[in-house]
Amino acid sequence: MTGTTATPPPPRRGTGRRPTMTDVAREAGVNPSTVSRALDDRHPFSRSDTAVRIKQIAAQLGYTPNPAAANLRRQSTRTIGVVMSSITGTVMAMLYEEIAEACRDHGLDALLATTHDDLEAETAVGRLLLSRRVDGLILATARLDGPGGFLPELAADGTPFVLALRTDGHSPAVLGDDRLGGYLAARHLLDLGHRRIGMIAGPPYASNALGRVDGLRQALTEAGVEVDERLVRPSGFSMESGESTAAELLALPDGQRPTGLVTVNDNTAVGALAAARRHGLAVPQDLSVVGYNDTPLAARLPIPLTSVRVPLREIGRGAVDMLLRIRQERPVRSLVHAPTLIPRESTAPAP
Amino acid sequence: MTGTTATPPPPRRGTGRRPTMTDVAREAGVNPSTVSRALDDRHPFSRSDTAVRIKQIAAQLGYTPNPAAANLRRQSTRTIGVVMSSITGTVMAMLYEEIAEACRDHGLDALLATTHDDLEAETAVGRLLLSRRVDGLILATARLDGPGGFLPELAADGTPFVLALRTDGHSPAVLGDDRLGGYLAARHLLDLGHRRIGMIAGPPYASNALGRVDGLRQALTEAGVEVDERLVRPSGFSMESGESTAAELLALPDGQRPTGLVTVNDNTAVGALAAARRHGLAVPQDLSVVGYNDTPLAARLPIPLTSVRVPLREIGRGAVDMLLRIRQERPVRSLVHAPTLIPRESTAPAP
DNA sequence: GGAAGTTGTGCAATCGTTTGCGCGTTCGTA
DNA sequence: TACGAACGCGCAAACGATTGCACAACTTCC
Repeated sequence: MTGTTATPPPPRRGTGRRPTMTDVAREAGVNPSTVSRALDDRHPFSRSDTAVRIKQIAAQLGYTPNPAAANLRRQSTRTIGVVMSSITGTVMAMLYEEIAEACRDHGLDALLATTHDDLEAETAVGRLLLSRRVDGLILATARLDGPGGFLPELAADGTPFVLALRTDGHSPAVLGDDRLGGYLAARHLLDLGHRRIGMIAGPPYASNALGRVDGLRQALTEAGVEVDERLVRPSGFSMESGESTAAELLALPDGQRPTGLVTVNDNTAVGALAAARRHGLAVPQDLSVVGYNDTPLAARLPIPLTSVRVPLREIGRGAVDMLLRIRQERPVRSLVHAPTLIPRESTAPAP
Repeated sequence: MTGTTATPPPPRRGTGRRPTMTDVAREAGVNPSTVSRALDDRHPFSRSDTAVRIKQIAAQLGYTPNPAAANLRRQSTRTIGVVMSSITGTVMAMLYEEIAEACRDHGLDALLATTHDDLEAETAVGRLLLSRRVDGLILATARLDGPGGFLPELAADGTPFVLALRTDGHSPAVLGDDRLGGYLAARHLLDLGHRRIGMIAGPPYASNALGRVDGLRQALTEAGVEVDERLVRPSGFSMESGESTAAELLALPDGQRPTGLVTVNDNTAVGALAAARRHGLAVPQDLSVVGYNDTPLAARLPIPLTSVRVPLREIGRGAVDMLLRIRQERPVRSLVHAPTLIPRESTAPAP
């Protein structure tokens, strides 16, 4: 949660009912409606003399508006729902924090729901959020496969929503430039002289994974290196998946084994590091690895990881802004934010 | 967010106003109050024939209760506030997910607020949560220092709350048995023949850090090893802090340098691993390291990390249960859950 | 000096539930 | 058979804010 700062008011302690707007009104000798207007900063009247007097009385009474009453009357909760597969991954956690902070700046609350990568749960938690009457949704769980799913339902009843980090190919979205990121990663390895470059490519339903692969392809092609399809392996997003996928790549016979590895995220990179060690390969001497997301962990690994940094802050804030525009029925266009490559010690010239 | 599953209802798409209870009542030819009772599962009437008919009509209308109206009338939001320093750390993220899931099982929502370790922010976000009229608070940010802070304020106006993971020494809390955890970690190293055992001890205001240190002390003392106070160094919880603190310890002259290191969490353990590498020390040959929390990362590090697993699930659920009991004014006692040590490759017999 | 705004405030309806009270039925039991 | 308990359901009053309408008092401008 976030929402507009309610910092000052707590002299009210102990006993008794919470003061209501009517209490403040009585104390100030005005009508409750006047109090309401005095407390509403969008209202010009809220700058008048009476208004500041009312605010002062409200403060010393420890008055705090009852959101339920306001929501009911106003027919809006000033809350947006956030759907993520899990908050346990650092990237999602960071994105969530950015979203939450952006919300607070706009006087909104953020309500989080997780799907644990379950497609059905996606619809379920989405509806759950809607049943809480959120004013809009930010989804970081979009998939490219199938037209089904929850988004059409959303679109159908006109609920404002925006996708973050991943797109379905249609809906308004705020994304990282994954193609560019993949390009930068591959380019970095090419510049270091690598020619057999493998990729732990992530799942095919995730647009961000696909974009990164595309970028890699483009970089290789541009450099006149033919893409060896056996070296581009689908995977999940987890460390386990990274480890097993990397293990497959590293098990290739000597001349075919990649000397450089681009991974779909830092998690799988960590898995790859473990696989390399298991195979008796030294990083970066025998194998270069570049991660993605530049998680705080990347810089602190025993072998600090070269990684592509994604501007999560911009993406989070962008998503909230876009949602607000949509709610006001202003036109929007999907946004793409450029990542940067952070070179560290996990990459070195090709052996 | 979580809360009771609203899975079934979505035939309502497109145009028009959302149906209200009154709509359902009209359709069913009954009074709205009857609908309310029919839909309330705690009410015995909700099992009657009319009730199931009403539910059916509600479902086919796509009716969904308006929480604002219900909250207003009921004077409770069925929402609990969760205060954490940040959701970016894996431990907090996992704890949050457990709390959220436990909430859902009880038909509650969880509203998250983060303090970023800022003492003032703690009060601010706490009040913010209260201004949202949450029914209670779970705080994972408790400190031992000073009687000030937010908790007395909470206690004073009778808001139900429980601490998780850390205690202030007084309030109802659900904790891990940190003393035992520290004991197990130290004991493990002692069993491997280590005698010069250092600790990256975490901050002095955090009860969990302190408990772990105590446990270490107890294990050493029991084993007849005198505690070398220079080897027990306060630190933060971050990788950076772990790295710099470990660096200090490893810079000690040869005979004084610890051969085993207990860390306050996996983060600082990762930092220590980096420091070891920088010092040219091999883990576990020259230095054994045991982490704490058994983050998913621990098992997947290039050198899999021996770590103390904390039952976060039990702690999360326990905290929610306890909060519920408090809200019902039933007596509660603080709870402590035992951790277990997971040995991996970062620990080996003393050199 | 009067018409046309502007500003400040009150009145009352409204948002959609929940729930105490009460009345008419039905049922079990003496 | 009759009497009290239990049940099913309607009525209407909350819960605490927001907001359209109205109107008085004051400006402003010609």
